[in-house]
Amino acid sequence: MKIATYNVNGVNGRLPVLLRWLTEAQPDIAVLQELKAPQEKFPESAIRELGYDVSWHGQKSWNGVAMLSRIGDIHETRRGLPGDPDPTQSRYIEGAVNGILIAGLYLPNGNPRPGPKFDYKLAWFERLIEHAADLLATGAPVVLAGDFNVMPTERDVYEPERWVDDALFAPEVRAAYFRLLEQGWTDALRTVHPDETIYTFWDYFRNAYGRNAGLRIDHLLLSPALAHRLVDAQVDRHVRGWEKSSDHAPTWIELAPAKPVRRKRV
DNA sequence: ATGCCTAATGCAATTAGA
Repeated sequence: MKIATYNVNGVNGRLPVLLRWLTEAQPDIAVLQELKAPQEKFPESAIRELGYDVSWHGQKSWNGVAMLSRIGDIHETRRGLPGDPDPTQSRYIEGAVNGILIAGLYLPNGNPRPGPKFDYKLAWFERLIEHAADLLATGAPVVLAGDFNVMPTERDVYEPERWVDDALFAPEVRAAYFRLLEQGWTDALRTVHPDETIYTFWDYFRNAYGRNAGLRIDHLLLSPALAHRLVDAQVDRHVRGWEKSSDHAPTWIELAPAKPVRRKRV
């Protein structure tokens, strides 16, 4: 089962790129961020035509998250984090698909730091950590996937020294990320590629993609009930080179099929 | 410290992204 996350940076402006990638990559489940479209302007029919069920939470101009599935209907379990300090921002969608609980999230950018946006980022992160603990406590197979706007380590930044005061790399943000991981989540990309330089984002400035001046900020975290099924994790970095591309690249994992449930012999 | 680029809004220039 292939599960992907992709910050599309405008679902309508990037629709040809999104449809091309879906057709090529064939993810079973995908979460999208930065739709930048109000609820009624989401390209529902174009996505359904590719065989996907879809659920989304739009917002005018900014944010917006969606979930796609071609392996069964999405049973949405929530939109918005419990206790979100600003529930007008569409940043979280969660649903059950084919026996797995998927959370699609778009953590606030938080710049400039310090400031109210940075405070919001930290507050949102704390709400996510609390909710993630509740999800783990259920023992269910869960994937937390999305644009976390955090580079966890120096290996995840092309020039770490330039980013130390930035909201994506600040010590307190990285600490929050590791507090989340320490609950028992597995960072899928880093687990499959422990020593590689892997980026998921290259900004539009200064030919960042051409120079491979990137960041690893899109993550897929697996609950213990899923971690043993991880067989691959990759970034479709070539998509970043397409005409009219997002500044992020699609990032995905492959999970082995669940073992059949053993029944006790009577 | 800011621009470099890009989208949305809405029709010029601002806000936001990271």
